[in-house]
Amino acid sequence: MPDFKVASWNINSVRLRAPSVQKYAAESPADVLMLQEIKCRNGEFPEKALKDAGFPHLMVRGQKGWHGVAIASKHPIEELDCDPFCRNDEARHAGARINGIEFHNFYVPAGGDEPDPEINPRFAHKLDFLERMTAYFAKRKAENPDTPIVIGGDLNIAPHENDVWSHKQLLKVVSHTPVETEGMAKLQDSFDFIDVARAVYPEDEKLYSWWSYRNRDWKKSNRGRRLDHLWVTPALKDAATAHGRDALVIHRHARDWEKPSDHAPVQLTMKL
DNA sequence: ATGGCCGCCCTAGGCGGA
Repeated sequence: MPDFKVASWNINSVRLRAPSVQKYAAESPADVLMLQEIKCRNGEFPEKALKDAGFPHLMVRGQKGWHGVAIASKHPIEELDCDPFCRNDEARHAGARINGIEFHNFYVPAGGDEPDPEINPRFAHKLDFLERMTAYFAKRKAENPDTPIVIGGDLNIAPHENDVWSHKQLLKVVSHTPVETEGMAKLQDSFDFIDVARAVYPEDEKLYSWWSYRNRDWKKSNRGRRLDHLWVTPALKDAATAHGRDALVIHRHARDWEKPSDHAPVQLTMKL
């Protein structure tokens, strides 16, 4: 029963933080690493750094300056050709089949400041993106509910009360508004996804994966949100929860590295 | 609740992040 590890990290510029990716890969090696906000074109991706870090197989979906996702793998990748989910043609999804499991890496739009789709097109785009994800996975479930799938990435929504530092104060803040958390619940229902973090940690335990750059001391103020997620379909539920609390680790110490990303990596260990 | 800081880009102030 070998372990299979998948990590997700919003790296906030992979060129700037290629050394951090290497450091992370060395100390917490994963079979599959899903990166978001690589912020570069395909040809600018630091392939050598990733290959040297133990990931010979790369799937890069980049664009100039913004967004962009990548999947780095120790095992061969079969790239999936599926719906880009994004009506604005932005690079926000990469899907691949690795070792018989599908991996879907998402960078869901942040949504801007104003949580009203009528006046804020960014927020409308976020909700639209979420609906497209939901429709896609509902269709996939109808085709075969036993498909082993891992989806995750920076979903830019903190769904539960204890996924934010203050539920009350964030109810009108984009990332934790009811229309977003309800939309996320529908996405979860679309394939009966298991939110592994909440499956292995009690619901009253605070869990964050992102802390703003704007706090002088992120650890002291600890005003975080859980925006980064790893979910599995029911076919992988037992494998994904077999290690209990150790199955899902938020590597928050990486938030303290020199020139850090504002997101910590999250890592799932499955007992296949 | 606000503002704080980042990284990007036709390199410098504006944009987007969340």
